[in-house]
Amino acid sequence: MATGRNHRPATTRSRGIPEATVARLPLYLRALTALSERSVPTVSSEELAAAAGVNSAKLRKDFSYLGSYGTRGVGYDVEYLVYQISRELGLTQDWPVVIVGIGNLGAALANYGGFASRGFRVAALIDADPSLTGRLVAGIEVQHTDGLEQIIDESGVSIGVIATPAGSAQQVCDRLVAAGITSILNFAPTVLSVPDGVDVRKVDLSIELQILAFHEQRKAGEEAPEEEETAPPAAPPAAAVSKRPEPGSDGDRPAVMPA
Amino acid sequence: MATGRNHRPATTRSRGIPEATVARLPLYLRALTALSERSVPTVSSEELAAAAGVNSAKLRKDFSYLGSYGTRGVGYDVEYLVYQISRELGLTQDWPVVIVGIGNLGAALANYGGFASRGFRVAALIDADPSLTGRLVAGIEVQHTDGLEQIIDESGVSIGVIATPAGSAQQVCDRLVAAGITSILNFAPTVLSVPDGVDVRKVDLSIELQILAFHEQRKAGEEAPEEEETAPPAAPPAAAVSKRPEPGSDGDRPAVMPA
DNA sequence: TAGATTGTTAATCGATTAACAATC
DNA sequence: TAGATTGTTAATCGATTAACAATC
Repeated sequence: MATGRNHRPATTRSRGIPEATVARLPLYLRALTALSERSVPTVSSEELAAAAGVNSAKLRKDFSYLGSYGTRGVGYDVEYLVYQISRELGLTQDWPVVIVGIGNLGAALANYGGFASRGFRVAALIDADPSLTGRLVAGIEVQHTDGLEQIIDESGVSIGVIATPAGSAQQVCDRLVAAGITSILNFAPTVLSVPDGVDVRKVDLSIELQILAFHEQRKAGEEAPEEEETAPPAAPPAAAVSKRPEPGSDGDRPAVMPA
Repeated sequence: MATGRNHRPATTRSRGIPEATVARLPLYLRALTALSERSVPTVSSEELAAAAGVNSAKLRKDFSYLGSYGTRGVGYDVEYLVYQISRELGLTQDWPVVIVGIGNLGAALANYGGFASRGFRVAALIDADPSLTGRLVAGIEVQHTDGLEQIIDESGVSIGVIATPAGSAQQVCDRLVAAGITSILNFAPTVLSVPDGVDVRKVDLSIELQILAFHEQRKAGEEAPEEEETAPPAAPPAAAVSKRPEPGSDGDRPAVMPA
């Protein structure tokens, strides 16, 4: 079906919200919450877009997927929009979350205030290290991995956070999924494979830094006439040598990584 | 200068690599490093794509922006490609990093192994809390914010990590930028404003969870015929009431957030 | 040579944005 | 009514992907 509803365009209403839009809704919500706390009654797309750091046309387009929640000539009612976005994101209900891997990072996550603030609640902490079992982190008792399935079952969580080392992440993931978890936030630097129907989002510090390094390098090389590498690389491997189609390109194309 | 090189298609070489491609290079690099550790000599786009969790056509297209580093009928030389991607990302050099805000998260980041592993080095830890000054975290002495400018100057860092509370993030950011930092990784849940030429990437746990919640909610409502909210919302604000153009749509459009 | 696999083309899809009619 | 601002259109841009000629 193409449309299906006659009022609000239904296709774009109860489904079909673009991922890019979904990813921005939390940003809008945060800006709106700040306005709400300052008791600002209404806000224009221009103002809100500035606060969220996006283009105002983009914001209006994003909101158009949710419905017509603004008033022409006036703007958006802050409280009303906070509720609508919260509802769209599923934040009007409580989301119990389990954190697996209570190392430095896991503990930091458990203590993170923003966790609890918006409908998320740390329901359980799990770690494979027996010496951690029973210890309190953020006021919650750490439980041993052995009981993972039962813990998930009893606490009714559907969102799992993986903060284990990379080596155990897939195994933990498999167990979480088998136990009924359908959304995973992965902090371990691994690609997780999951069955259809399970959502995985990843947060990867190392990747973010590498992306920054890429741009940083570009900045540094922008003015400098030449951006030659300092350490001269070793000899290229056979396969690499064999494909040098164009002449005069040897100077700046080192071959193999020093280490 | 715009291009400046004459061999490899210069436009796509020293600039013009799409952001989406740049963001995937670290992923490829990680998969390649794993292969390298297993002493695998060559890999096909199909195999590597599977390991990185992407489409093989996409991978080949990505690599085509870097140059012709493969061999038709054979595949890619693992070591050679590791080096080329490392070089492209700027990882053949060392990137000193300063972390500001040594709370739970900052400490976790300082201790994070993946940090050091790929060319990044924690050069300094900074916190505003005087009681932390001089304390060792991950073997590095925490220094007080007062000396921020001098610390940056002396350590020559160009990448800053902000792990402070949201309230101080912009101020810290401003000081980092003024001190010469041009790349920032922001863990504080705020939109940072920076001058042109400064790159900001953000990692936001709360946003990731909200995106998961959105999809989780959709899954839950998929089978159920109606996905009505449990708590009936209070009366809508005036502005909201005024815009209900279409009839028969009241049922599924509650009005105002309870809290 | 025959088989394999890259690098590239071109079609498709999704996201962004300016512009403006609708309308408060 | 006049001014302001939304919601939507349409143009543009960038990213993805299948397909295949080039070529090892």
